[in-house]
Amino acid sequence: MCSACRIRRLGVCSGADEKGLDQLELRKTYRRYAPGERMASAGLDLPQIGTVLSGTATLSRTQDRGTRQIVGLLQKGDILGRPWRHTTPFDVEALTPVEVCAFRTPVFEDLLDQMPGLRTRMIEMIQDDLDAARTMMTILGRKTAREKIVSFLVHLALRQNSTPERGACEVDMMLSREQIADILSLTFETVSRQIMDLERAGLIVPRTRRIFCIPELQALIQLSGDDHDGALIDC
Amino acid sequence: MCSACRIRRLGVCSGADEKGLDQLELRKTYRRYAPGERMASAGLDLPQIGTVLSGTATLSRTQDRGTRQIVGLLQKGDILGRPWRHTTPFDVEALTPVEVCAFRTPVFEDLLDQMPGLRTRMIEMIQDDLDAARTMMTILGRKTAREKIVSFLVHLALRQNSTPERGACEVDMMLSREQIADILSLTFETVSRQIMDLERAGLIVPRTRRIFCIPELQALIQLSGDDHDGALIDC
DNA sequence: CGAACGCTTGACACTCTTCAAGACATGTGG
DNA sequence: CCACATGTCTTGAAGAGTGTCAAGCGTTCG
Repeated sequence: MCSACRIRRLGVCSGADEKGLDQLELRKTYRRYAPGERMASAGLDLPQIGTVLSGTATLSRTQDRGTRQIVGLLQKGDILGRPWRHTTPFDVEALTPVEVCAFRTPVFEDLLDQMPGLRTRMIEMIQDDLDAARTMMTILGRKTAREKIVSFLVHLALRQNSTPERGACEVDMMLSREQIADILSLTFETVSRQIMDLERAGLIVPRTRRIFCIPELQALIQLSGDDHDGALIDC
Repeated sequence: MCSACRIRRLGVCSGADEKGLDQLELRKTYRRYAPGERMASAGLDLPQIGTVLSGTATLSRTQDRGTRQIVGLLQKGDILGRPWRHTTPFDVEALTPVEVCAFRTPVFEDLLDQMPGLRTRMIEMIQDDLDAARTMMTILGRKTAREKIVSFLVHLALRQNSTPERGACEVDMMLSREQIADILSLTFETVSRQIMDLERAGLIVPRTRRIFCIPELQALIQLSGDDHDGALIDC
């Protein structure tokens, strides 16, 4: 039941009223993807539009030379697919098991036409993605490796700890060194070195390879290179 | 008269029907900005939404340290401002004299609510901006200075010469070395050096400081670093 | 004519990548 | 349980590509 959906207040569908939800109810299909599974390929047809219910997927493009750039992470509530555009310009790949609530593209376009609230919400979400992408542009082009790693850690910390008190907190990077490198446009060696440096400086304390304690979040923020407004890729 | 507007088929308003145009007609205001004029400031209120009629403006953010990243160019047909978001996260600055057809934000939101076609077009345009921004992410992070400059030239060449024959053509970079540097995340010295190198290699032939002949566009495309799909920032 | 601006060029420093090797953890088959 | 393979991560040394700083040239404009 849509009205009891765990992302009811998060996804596009939060723009739908009760009557609209009934419409969605009738047309939706659930899909599951296994870790590593290709959910869509750059340049190819993508005949569905969906909302991520759980799990994480990457949006990326790989160059001829083999370097990869991750341009977005799809998480709970994020949209996969594009209305009125029948191909997708990026590869989409499941990182963890992913559940998607999907509609065939023409069906979803009809729903958008009929439901003003849905369309409004859609505009808001894409706009936020756009802002996040542009913010990433400023990070990729103008920050040092150190600042990139710190910005990434701060972003995750603020996201994962809803209390923005800037004191001690814990952060789970979730991703491998290589995946972080593909997001921040670095090599995995550089990522590893920067993380080690932060450890040796006592700014982060390892719990596991990917989970860290941050004794003083404020100290990290000051190393991040600018006024941290929190909008990194993911939305 | 909207129906005779020079960007009738280009901007958001191309999503409006004849009756809708009458609505727009009643509410629109024209604004002009001089070169160098600040049209909006990051973090501040932006109580209007408009379409650029002529001229060019930059969308950028400047870091504490003084480095600037241009995240988009606003040209004829592009949208300035954001529905349902009352501040803007980037600075907007007129590069040339700019004319804008503007609406107060709440007014434009009402129009979006009433006109499905307008809303559909809005989604398409923001979506295209998002794709362009993400493509720029792959360029900023993963290309060399040479590839960045070449990609930029190729992009402009394809845009300015509607004939995509890949033979000889001419291209006007319009921007100063410094502005190009701010788009591609380089220094203006590096931009200058790369352009000189391309000249010395005979890949481009200067007509003025900012206008070049390209004897063999195909040759440039092969230096650009990947399959060139043309989507750079600007839309 | 001088000032201001945009552009070119050189020398040098430095960050990050590249290439290479090894440590650590986990899982598999004998 | 061990031997081994595999994937992830750390570390080192060397080198390439850009940034930085500095100087000078050409053009435009007052």
